[in-house]
Amino acid sequence: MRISTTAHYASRLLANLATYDSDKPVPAAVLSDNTGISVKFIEKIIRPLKTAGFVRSVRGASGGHMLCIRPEQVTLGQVLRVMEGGVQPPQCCPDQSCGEHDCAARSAWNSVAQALEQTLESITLADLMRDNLDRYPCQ
Amino acid sequence: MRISTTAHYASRLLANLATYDSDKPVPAAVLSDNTGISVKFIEKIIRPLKTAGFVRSVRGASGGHMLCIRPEQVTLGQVLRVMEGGVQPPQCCPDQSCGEHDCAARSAWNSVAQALEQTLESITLADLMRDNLDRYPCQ
DNA sequence: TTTAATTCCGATTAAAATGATCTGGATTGT
DNA sequence: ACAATCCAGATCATTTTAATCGGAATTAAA
Repeated sequence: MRISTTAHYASRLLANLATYDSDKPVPAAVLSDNTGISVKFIEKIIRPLKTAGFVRSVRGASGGHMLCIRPEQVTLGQVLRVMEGGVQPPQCCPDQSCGEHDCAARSAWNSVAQALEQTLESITLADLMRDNLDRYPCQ
Repeated sequence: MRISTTAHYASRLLANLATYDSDKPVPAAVLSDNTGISVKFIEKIIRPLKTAGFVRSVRGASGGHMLCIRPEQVTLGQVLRVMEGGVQPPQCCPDQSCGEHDCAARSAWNSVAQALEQTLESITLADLMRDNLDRYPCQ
């Protein structure tokens, strides 16, 4: 079972963006240099983050992206919901036949999902920024 | 982000198997009837469970599968490790460049993985068996 | 001893999710 | 006007996941 990578990308991006002034647009090219993620891919993953209101962008020459929330206020859970609609527990039965019942298997896996969400809710962007970005470029 | 479905299948299978005498082989066809999972697919997902020592099988006519551990002794975490090698946190950097550093982003995601594993460790097969199987066939 | 029931195993296929790029349009400071 | 930049949708490529297939090996029972 893998922990989401797109949410991971998004959080790295946001954390990197957070190291800049929030009123001076940072071009995607710069974020790309910092993170190693291609400009095109950054453009893609930044879309939902804009829709969610985490990022604001200005177009045209000397445009770019700005974080418009404080890092301590964004949790990994929020990022994950924005990027992939949160944590999806498995369908219990192949044919959905258990949806109506009080099925122990289903509720067990639901509680796993819930616990995971809770953990994700306890970590903010600020937690991802503790290191020096020059020395530890992977944020 | 999706919660593992193969581990879910495996746990359903084991929980169903646990409702039978552990010294009388249950054919895959019966498990298939109970769970709605095809015989062939059951054969496949039961392989690693045998290797792990959770299940024992006898071949030939009137053969089948038997659970050879007690349901309270098998956690979802164990099942998941057997089926897919546990919880994999995301690679921090695309080029692995952060593997050596003390990277906050990496350790944050590692702690998510760890918390998830801990939750999985707290749920056993027995927890998946609380309901009546006739009324709630999806286990 | 034949037959039918069954597990076993590797290969293969099918479907879905993920990761990433492409192409071109729209906007805007210089 | 021009160059820098974001924007949006389509497309491609890769990997993962889900599931099936075909046939060999085993064994109880007829």
